[in-house]
Amino acid sequence: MNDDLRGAAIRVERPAKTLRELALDKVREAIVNGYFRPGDRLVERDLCAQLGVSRTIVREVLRHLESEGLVANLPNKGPIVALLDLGEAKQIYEIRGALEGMAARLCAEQGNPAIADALDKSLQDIRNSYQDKDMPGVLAHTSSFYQTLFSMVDRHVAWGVVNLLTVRINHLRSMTIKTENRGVQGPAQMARIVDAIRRGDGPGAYQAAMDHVASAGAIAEAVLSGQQSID
Amino acid sequence: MNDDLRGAAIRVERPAKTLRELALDKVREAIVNGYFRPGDRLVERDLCAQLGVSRTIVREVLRHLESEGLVANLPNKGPIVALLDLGEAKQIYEIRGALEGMAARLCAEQGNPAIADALDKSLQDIRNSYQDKDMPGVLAHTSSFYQTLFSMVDRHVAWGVVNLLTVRINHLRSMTIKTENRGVQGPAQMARIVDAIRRGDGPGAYQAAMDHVASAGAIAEAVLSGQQSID
DNA sequence: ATAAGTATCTTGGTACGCCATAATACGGCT
DNA sequence: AGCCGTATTATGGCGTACCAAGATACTTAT
Repeated sequence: MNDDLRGAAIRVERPAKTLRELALDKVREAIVNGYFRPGDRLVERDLCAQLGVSRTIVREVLRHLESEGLVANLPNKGPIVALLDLGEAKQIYEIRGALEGMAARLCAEQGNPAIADALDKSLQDIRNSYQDKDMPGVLAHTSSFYQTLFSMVDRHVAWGVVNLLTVRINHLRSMTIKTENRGVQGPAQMARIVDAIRRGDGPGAYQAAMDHVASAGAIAEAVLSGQQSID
Repeated sequence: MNDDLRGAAIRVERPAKTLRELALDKVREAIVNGYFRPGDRLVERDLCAQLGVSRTIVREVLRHLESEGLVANLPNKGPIVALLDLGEAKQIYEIRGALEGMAARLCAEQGNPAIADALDKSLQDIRNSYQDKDMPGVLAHTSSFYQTLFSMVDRHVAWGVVNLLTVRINHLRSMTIKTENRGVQGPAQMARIVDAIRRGDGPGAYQAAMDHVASAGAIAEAVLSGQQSID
């Protein structure tokens, strides 16, 4: 295994990114950070022009995003940015609660102090970003917090699921974290998770993770139902 | 709303299936039931010939399956049927346990007798299929059992996740159900789920669902690690 | 003013061609 | 005989052009 790591360290980091992957990331990012709004039509040829790639690529990208749930395809009308309804958002928060709770419990049961330390580090990054009012930073570090949670117990499949679901509610996330008090309450709740993990308290970690997602979900629900009249 | 339903009832059920969707289903099915084996190369131009569609379609299909995790893309070599390693399979069973447990708990808390009745119906179908040694039927009705579990509490997102993960372990499923005793033990465990739901026992339903998946996972693990030397 | 017909937009789908790269086969050189 | 460099092949990545059909917007004729 040491050999493996050494081999991996030496391996040349070639870009290897195919044009399609580049385009995929671009479009996904454009949707996630609101350049394309929910309901917007995604006209293939327009995207070709904007991305500077051929229709072949654009079509593959749209299919991919469709299967991720970020794009919906209206029959005979074409792809649009998927609309997020309240019920679906609540379900996504619920699933995240179940999986993040599971990961937190496993972390606690692992009994490895390095886990809590790594999480604390991410948590501090989050606090700093809040202080700097760097909202993209908050999101990125929150993501990294949870990635740590999953990867420390080798649950990359669950992490993949959470990640997949999370992009679909990304614009909600960016609204919840701007909520009054969230800059204090959020990190505090995450600290509870870390504490429980450090104590080796599995059920406590599970509950703390569930609570954190639940409160984020509640804020999102308020935001979304308040906004519904606007859309 | 009554008007809506009436309108929907009248609506002509057109096939509407696009060629791409047809091809997608065909290839997915071919992978799932073993026509293409894990590790097999999926040569685009060959698939074109076999499916009778253009390369554009084939590529879109491959991308879609790639994002489903059924197909892996080796850089500079092309797509192959994804290999399933033991760790990943265990993670998938674990996630299913968490989500199916959640759904079972929600069903129990719903307190609607119709739920248990519908589940019993699926369960009886499973028993019959076992008796007829109709293994594809067992799989189909098991799937329908769980679909009921999720749809009765309107958790179609979670159902989608479970479904997505399940196709990746489909060949494992078809091996576990053939295991000695599984024809008795499996339905018995599922009956425990239904009973707990009928009693309105949320935690009991959760635990019963977890147990069922866990035992399926254990069998799969045995099968997979025994088989590893063969592959 | 309205209904019918028409043009346009856009996707679904096909065919073909080009290039880059990896693997393999081949042929010449020592 | 064995090795090395080159030609060929297989295949994916990507682009372009084209057609059919459904949806929509627009005109026009009555």
